[in-house]
Formats: sequence, structure tokens, C-alpha cells
Amino acid sequence: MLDLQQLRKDLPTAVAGLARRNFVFDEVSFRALEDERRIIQMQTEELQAKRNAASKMIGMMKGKGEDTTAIMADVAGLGDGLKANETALGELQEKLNNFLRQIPNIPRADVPPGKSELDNVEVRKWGTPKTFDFAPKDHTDIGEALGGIDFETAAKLSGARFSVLRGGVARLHRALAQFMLNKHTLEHGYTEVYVPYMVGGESADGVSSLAKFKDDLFKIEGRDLYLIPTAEYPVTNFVRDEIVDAKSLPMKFACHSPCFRSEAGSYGKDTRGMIRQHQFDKVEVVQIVAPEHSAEAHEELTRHAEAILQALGLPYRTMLLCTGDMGFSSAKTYDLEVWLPAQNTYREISSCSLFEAFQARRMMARFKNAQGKTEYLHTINGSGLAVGRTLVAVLENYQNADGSVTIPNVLVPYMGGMTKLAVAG
RNA sequence: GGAGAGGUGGCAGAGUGGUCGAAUGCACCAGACUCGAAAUCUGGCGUACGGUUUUACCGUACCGUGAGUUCGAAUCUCACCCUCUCCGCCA
Repeated sequence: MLDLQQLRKDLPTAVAGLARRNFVFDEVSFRALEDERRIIQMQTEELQAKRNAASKMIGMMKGKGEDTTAIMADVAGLGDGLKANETALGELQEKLNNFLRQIPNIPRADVPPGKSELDNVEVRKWGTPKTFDFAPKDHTDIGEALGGIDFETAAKLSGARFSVLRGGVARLHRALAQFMLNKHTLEHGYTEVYVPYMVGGESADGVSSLAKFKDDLFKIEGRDLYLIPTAEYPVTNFVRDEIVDAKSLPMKFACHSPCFRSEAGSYGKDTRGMIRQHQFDKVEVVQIVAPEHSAEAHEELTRHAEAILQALGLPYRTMLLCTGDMGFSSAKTYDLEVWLPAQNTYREISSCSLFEAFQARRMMARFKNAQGKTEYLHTINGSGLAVGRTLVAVLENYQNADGSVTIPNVLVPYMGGMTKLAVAG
């Protein structure tokens, strides 16, 4: 949510900022709503003040045993008008609130303008795509040949966009998650957390707009509970409705969780394989920091995600998303794209976003600064990494001509010393 | 699932219709005392919104959430949510 005070003070700057991400801010509606709200609020508060003063007076008079019929008749007349005003004010405030909560974040000044992913900017590249002396297969073929990926059984159980993993591939999947968690907690200073995989609507609306994106989530029937599409949902909400001590900052959390996404509107996209699933695992890193450190923390967190790819020896590039390709809540986002030889291209494997105070305002997440003033926190998160897609990348990049897959060195301890996934003989 | 108890400021905890945004204690901040610290004393110490003469003052709302009764609700009524204890069930 944007800062209402800021919008009042300097609407043109906000409107221009939103225009950069191709969002048209409805100034006329906003101004009309605001003006009306202001008038009704002043009227209502004036009536309330009158009523309160009279009631206080009645209390005092009764205490002294004086007659109060005159003043009580006087204040009784306020009732209807006051109630009407209070109702109108409540409705207006809700309208204004809904309006505000559906406005996306303003991109930072250093975010390149653009309409789609085609306008994203490569900021760095790591590793050299391996050349194969045979035609590299995609992970589906590799996995099925290993007897490790089974989409047919998954389809029988749950339909499309699910997978069953078996044997060495299932273990490799687990090894990846363990490796990522260890790296972030032991080397990057994050605290491991385990969280609910369902959150209430209020938490969901704290990180993004539930009204806008509820179709992307799986909802529990008959209850105000949603399966989490990322651990960002529960973890960021740790600080919802809190005023934390400045000494507790920065907070750094790493969380391994399954993620559930309805993928509504992505029909026909990535239908083959494990790239786009209704359920996938992810290790998420989250930082909650003071405003003055957030830009720097965002860079650091992105490097932490990159460190995983480097340790695994997977070539990747870091893309700075353009204004038109960023998520609703983000002020600045880096995507990490890993090299997939079968697709002969880089594919997204991580998204690291800086939200500034956008989520904190939605969540009422604040801290007491050095001057003792309450201030909104800044939130940052990123995938470090998407486990399913990392499995895909390892299978494809480490495949051999005979169909086997070499285990990356850093994962061998997690695989019980196994160095290769071999095709069953 | 059954029975009971309870949700009040950062924490503990008082408050059962009227100068209650709320006693008291702890914690915290500032000052005094001290060479310094501790102890002690003094003062301060919630959040959001609105107004204005905009680091200050005034107003409004907030005592789990929502509705209701009343001139007036932390206090009474109803619904819901959550927590705790006991019993049952259960990985």
C-alpha cells in the first residue's frame, strides 16, 4: 500500500511513478473520495465531540443529584444524524482503503522502464553454458529414463501439473533443499524457520493484494485459509501488527516450504515437465530491515541466492526487471535465470524483490527508530532457490551421454556419498 | 468432540454503566544524586486518523473481532475468533 499522506502531499509524483509501470492512477476518483471523506469525517467528529461533552456533563450532574432531563432531551436529538454520519464515514473509509490496497508499488528510480520481460536488463552473468557432444535431453526424458520422475502416477493422483519423484531423484530433490538451507543458515546468517502452509486472508493481503490475486491461490473450502504460494506469505507476516525494537533488526529468515499455485491463466504454458507445477518446494530467504539499509540488503540477499547457483556450478544470469514486468508489491526486482541446455535458454529460478515499506504499510509492521519514533519497516525476499527448478537445472546441466547424471560435488555428502544417478540396468 | 476459565497498554495486572485512554508494578527514556555504576528520588512513556497558528496544541476512534442496548460501554446483551485447564480422540 502506498503512503496516503504522501499521496495527499504530492499526488503528481506518485501518479508519474505508477505510470512508469504502466499503471493508470484514477486521480479523479481518488480526489473525489478524499474530499468527501474529509467533509464527512469532520462533521462526524464534531457531532461525536458534542455528544461526548453532553454525556460527560450528565454524568457529573447525576453525581451531584441534579436534574438532567433538559440536557438529555437536547443530546437525544443528535442520535440519528450521528449514526447516519458514522455509517457514511465507515463506508467511505472502506472504499478508500480498498482503492489504495489495489494500487501497486511505485518502481524505484533505478528500475529500467519497459513493458514486458523483453525490456529486462541483464546486470551480470556467471558461468559458461556447457557444450555437449551429444544432443542434450530435457529433464523429463532424463528423469523418466532414470525411473525418477513419474508424471503419469501424479496425474492419476491429482491431475496435471503435479509430479511424483522416486529413488535417487527424490533424494536429490531433498539434498538440494537441505544444501540450500544449510548454506543460508550457516554461511549467510539466516535463521531457519518452519511455518504453517496455510495462512488467513489478512496475512495474504499483507504481502500482496488478495482482492486482485485470489484466483492464483488455492483456498480451503469454507474457511478463511489459503495454501501458501510462497513462504514469503507466512514469514513476512511475522511482523504484522508489531512494533519491533530497532535492536532486533535486521531480521533474516530462511524457510523451506512447499508452495501451491493455481496457475490460473497459464494454460498451455510450460505444460511439459516440472517447470510450472501446482506444488513445488522452495527455500525462501526473507529480510526485515530498517529503511536506510534496505537497498543494500536487497543486493546482499540477491547475492545469497546467486551463491547457491555458483556452488552448484550452474550458469546463470541476473536480470533487473523492467517496470512493466515487476510484481504488484515490488519496488525493484532481480530475477536469476539458470541455463537450461535442452531449452537452449535461461529460465527463471529465483526472484529477489525489495518492497520498501509497501508490505509493511499493509501489515502495520513498524519499529522504533533511534529517535524513539515509530517507522515502517522495509521487507525484502527472494527464492534461494526454487527447489523443483533447481532439480531440473541439475539434471539437464549434469547429464551424460549414457543417460546418467553426475551429482554436483557440493551435494555428494547430502547424497550419502553417491556421485552419479545411473540408468537402471 | 464434551466441560470449565479467560482475552485490558512492551510485559504483568486492577478496573462490573458516568470526569477511564484506563490504577499499580516491571521494563524503557530523560534528569537529580555519584569519580562511575548500583540503589534511591523526580519527570516522561500507546497507536491510528483528522484539524490547526504543524517538532506544539485540540478533536475523534481504539480495552480479542463484529453487531446491539444507552444521553453515556473496558464494564450490560448477542454472535464469532483465539488462548488456557480437564476429559475424550489422535500422528
